[in-house]
Amino acid sequence: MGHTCVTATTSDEGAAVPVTIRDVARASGVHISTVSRTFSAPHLVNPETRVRVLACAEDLGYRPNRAARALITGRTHNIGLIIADIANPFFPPLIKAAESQARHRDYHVFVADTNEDPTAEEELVHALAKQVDGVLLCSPRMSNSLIEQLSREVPLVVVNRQVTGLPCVLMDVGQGARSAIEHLVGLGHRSIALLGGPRSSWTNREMRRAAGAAARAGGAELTMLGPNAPTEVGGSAVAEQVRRSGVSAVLAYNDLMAIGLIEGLDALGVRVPQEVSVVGVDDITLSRLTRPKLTTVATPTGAAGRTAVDMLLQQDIESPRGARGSGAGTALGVRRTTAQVMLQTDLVIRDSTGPGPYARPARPLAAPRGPGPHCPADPGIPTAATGDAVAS
Amino acid sequence: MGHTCVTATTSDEGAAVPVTIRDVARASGVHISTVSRTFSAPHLVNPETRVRVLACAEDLGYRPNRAARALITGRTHNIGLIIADIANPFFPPLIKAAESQARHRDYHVFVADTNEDPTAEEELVHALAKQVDGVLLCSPRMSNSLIEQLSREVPLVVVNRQVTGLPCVLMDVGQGARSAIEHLVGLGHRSIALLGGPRSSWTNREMRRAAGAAARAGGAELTMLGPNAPTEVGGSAVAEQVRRSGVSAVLAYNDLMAIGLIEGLDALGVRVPQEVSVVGVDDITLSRLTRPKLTTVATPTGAAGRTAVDMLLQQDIESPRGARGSGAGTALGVRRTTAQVMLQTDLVIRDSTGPGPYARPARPLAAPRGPGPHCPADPGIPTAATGDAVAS
DNA sequence: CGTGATCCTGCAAAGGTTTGCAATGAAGTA
DNA sequence: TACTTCATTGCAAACCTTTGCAGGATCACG
Repeated sequence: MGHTCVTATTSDEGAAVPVTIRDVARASGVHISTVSRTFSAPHLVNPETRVRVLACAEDLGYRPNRAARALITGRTHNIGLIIADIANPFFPPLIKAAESQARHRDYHVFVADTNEDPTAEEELVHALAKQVDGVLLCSPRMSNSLIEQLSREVPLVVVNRQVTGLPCVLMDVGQGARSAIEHLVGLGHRSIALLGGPRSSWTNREMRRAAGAAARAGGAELTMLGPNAPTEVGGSAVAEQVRRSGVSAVLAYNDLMAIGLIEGLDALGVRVPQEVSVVGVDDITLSRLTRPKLTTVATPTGAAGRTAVDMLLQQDIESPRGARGSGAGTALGVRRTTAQVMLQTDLVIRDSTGPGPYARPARPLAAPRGPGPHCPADPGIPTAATGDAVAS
Repeated sequence: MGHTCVTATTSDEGAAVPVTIRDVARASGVHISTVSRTFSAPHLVNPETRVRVLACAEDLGYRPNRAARALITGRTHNIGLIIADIANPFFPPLIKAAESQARHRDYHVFVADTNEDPTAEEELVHALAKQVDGVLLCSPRMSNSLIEQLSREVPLVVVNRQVTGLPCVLMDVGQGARSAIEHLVGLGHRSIALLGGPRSSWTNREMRRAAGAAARAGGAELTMLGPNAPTEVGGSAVAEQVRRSGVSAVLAYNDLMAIGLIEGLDALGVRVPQEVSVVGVDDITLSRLTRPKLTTVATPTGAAGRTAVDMLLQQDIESPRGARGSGAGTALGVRRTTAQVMLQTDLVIRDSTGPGPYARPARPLAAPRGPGPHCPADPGIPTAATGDAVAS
């Protein structure tokens, strides 16, 4: 497979000499419990002793074994983050926000990718269950009932999915879809397609619902296309279908699909936005880099990550699992407050949407920007003057 | 922060009833050791007993506590994957490949992001050390000596960095940079800039070295610009500097910077590739989506992920850490074979490079591209006829 | 001097699992 | 029948840490 082995040596490396609390105790002449307290409850140990112990620990390179600690405290100070597809640029900002928020609270985040596979999702929750204090489930693809069931195994916070009885962080894609449709209708489009995403996606259902209602209200016809893979290839694959359908505008499940679709249409010789307008969802960085720049519904991914971590930790603190009392907890039931947070979305108008067949004719040359509210304008940097000026 | 609290209820949820090996033992009327063996050494237990135990386990919803198991076996069946920046599209393919490879071997992967911060890197290795069997360090930003030191705490495999004595997976960016420079020189460029990445990046040093040599060999002048942040903003930030420097071609540290640079040049009214040619490194998906499509050095990210996991697991199997013998291992030293693998890179020529000031005049319309050996080829869509036709 | 109170420290159990060793019983061999 | 072998299971220690409890020392106060 095109690789060349440059070197291959066998060396005597100092093995990982695992230094435990016992070694430190021996070295500093105190009992192991004192060493333990030096780290987990310093105020309980004599300052002199403390410095001695710390010195020895430093000397020996001792580091508390978090796994062993977790075994008895029931808290690992880790949180799991399960993601449908790391390659989707929608997620990295969420991941980073979650990580930074977690770090502030002295938690570490373990990310895992499921490849949009519900089975992998379930398996990962199980694998993570005992190694983390809670799991953030982002855009899950499994069923609500399975999620509820898993939530009895490990505290869960769900992102981009509404599960009653569980803490959820939602983005108002309904509102977003509505704005998008209204925007398109306002531009004079009356025949619009909705490019659906994965069938099991909550976001997908919400968008269909809201977009349908908005189209009806605006007197436009909405064609549902899908389900499709929420990727560029998923988008470009339906280009032909879009063209045949004769719609003048498309709202895609996400930016990746929108971009793929534009590519596909381009390949078919269909120009965007002159012949077909395209709107995405997410506002990933990429949507500002493609040509035409993508009109899209911006979702607050960073805020979602932060909020989710907060909700998880809050819930966690209230109910420390695996308490010392051991077996006593039989079906005791823990009071758990579950909140659902809805984050706002915003329509960002760029260059992939333009006037449709029913646009009111432009006034000769009054407004610097024709009839259609927006012409490519191509705000390489400044932009600003974009989103307003909608006619009709 | 623009969010609306939709619901907030307090409910009685069945708490996580932790069912242990003991519960299963009680239920099936055998000793816990038999239950343990049922899972970890099935051939040692009577088939009849086995099915009974399994039935009870299934019934109670028992799952082995991996943390506890790890405590005694010394193997967690997890591997850690430390990444400089998840938002860089270079990494997801690597992550996915590593995950899939690990899954085949019954391992799980925990990904962590360091935000290009060496301190975070070190801290993460420590945090992961006892919870994983080994760590993949991707594009590390810390010093070699620190890496060596950390490798005594937990088995390490380093990607995109050469550390003597440690297993490394490298990509031949030297060869890649050479090809890129040769390509540019062949196109008639004599004044080329190298857009450097992070100072502490091995890749960065390799590129400088190889590009410098290739430029000298080709009679071109190479200007070093940087270090810069390996991101789009890092790229667009130096656009002005590039213009002032008067070079006719640029080799960027990675695709993200190349794309940012093109954006920045575009904003300054400098056209690519007509006035300046740009080459990136990585061949991320995005490089096929921007206009012009990016000429770039493709790196085998998937192969790197797979190889790294293989190397780690192989090394791990040879030397199971924390063996039962406890204290006996004092400075015993474990024979550890360390190989270094070099993966090939490939220059992919697209539309962001074109003839330079010293190009041999194109024959009227014979070859689609001037002097350069390669024509767009461009598997993407048509478009093809883009970058050429430049006179002079 | 007696009585608490306060600080510090040690003891030992606990957490869930694995595993070397020994015990049991049955089957096979001489 | 006596002895060996084998399969199956139980026992208990070990992994590393935390933590309730109790003991010892010191000190202040009455």
